[in-house]
Amino acid sequence: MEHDDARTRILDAAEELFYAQGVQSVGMDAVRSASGVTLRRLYQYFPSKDDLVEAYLLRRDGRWRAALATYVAGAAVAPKDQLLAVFDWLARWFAEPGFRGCAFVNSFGELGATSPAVAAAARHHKEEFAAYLACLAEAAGAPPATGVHLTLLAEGAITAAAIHADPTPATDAQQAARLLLDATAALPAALLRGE
Amino acid sequence: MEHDDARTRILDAAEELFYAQGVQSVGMDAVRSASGVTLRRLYQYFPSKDDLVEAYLLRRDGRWRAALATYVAGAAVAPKDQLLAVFDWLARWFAEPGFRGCAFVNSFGELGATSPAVAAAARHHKEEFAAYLACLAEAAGAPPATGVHLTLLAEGAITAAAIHADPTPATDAQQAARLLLDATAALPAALLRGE
DNA sequence: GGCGGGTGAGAACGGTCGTTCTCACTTCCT
DNA sequence: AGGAAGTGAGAACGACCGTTCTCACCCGCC
Repeated sequence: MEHDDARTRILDAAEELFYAQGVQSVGMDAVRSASGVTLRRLYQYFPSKDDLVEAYLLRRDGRWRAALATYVAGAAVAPKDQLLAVFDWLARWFAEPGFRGCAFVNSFGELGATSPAVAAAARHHKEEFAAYLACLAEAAGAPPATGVHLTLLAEGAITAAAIHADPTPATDAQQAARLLLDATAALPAALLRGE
Repeated sequence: MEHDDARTRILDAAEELFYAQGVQSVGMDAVRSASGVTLRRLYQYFPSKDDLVEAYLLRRDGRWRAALATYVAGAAVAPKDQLLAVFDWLARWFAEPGFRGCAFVNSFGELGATSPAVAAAARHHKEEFAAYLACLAEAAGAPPATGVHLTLLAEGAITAAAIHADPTPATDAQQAARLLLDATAALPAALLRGE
């Protein structure tokens, strides 16, 4: 399968470059030389840069969410602990060398106004992430709003960690998540619906 | 003072274009024609595009934080209510036409890896915002961690509202903030330090 | 053995962008 | 009145980027 091999090498190079430097700062020629593929082949697999960007985002979305789910599933069995494990995973991610925030938020800021495909990819990624947390929250017996709250905390932690180049927002968010989980567990559900 | 007038017109045009379309998507010529100024004058006030971008971010930072502080100061007197009013202000901001998320997060994603000035501006903006919330939290008698938690909620709400083009994250975040404020008010402070 | 179709390497093209230059014109000082 | 200095409008320049084209080369098939 050298067909898929070249495609993978292209996407690997594109992902590394696009994520590290931003999409618009990376030319197709940089992707070509980083992937060791000829320019003709590059355009054979991805007829335009937009196609490459979209494929980059799509693949990263799947990989990112799979890595999170795998970690969480292996870290805890109680749903509440799984919710907290999400923030452990974030902490590890933030500490990785080259961490530069959420690729989808970055791409959205760069191209969201111009490219509907990028905007849709970002929206889809965030929707899936929110749905995952909502699912964990439901399994934990927490009210649906709690899933939303934890999603916002995680989102904020990602942005804060990126801009400050510091992984501590993950533990801050986890602390807040713990408080929210305890608070909503102790509170009557009606209080969350009304106001 | 037509000196400052031209400068203001340039910055107004730059802010509108940069925020709406992203920095790299907007050429100096677009700023020129939108501001009605000649290209020579443009480069007279801002010797390079980097200078213009930096001035855009600096001015927006001041204006944004001043608008927030003004609203909050006028909306409530009790510090706890002021903390909650922050999210009311966010809701209004999110609902404005043309809202496209945080200019600093967007610029950071686009240029943070390339331009130290942009990265520093984003960091400064977020630090000041966090300091403001920390100040309100302290005035409300909440533990310092609560300021951090609310900052993360606000940050997450901004990103979520931008990507989903929907202002409801502001009320979601406000609901979570209310829970956190109530929870930490009822809890012994030692529990927040320990774990 | 020759030949057509695909491949590699890179030059070439059209467009854009940041920045500077030209040049005619005005204005203001002496 | 005359010239120096600055201005407006836009052309020009050099670099880059996305995309396509050229051309020599190689492979499998009649």
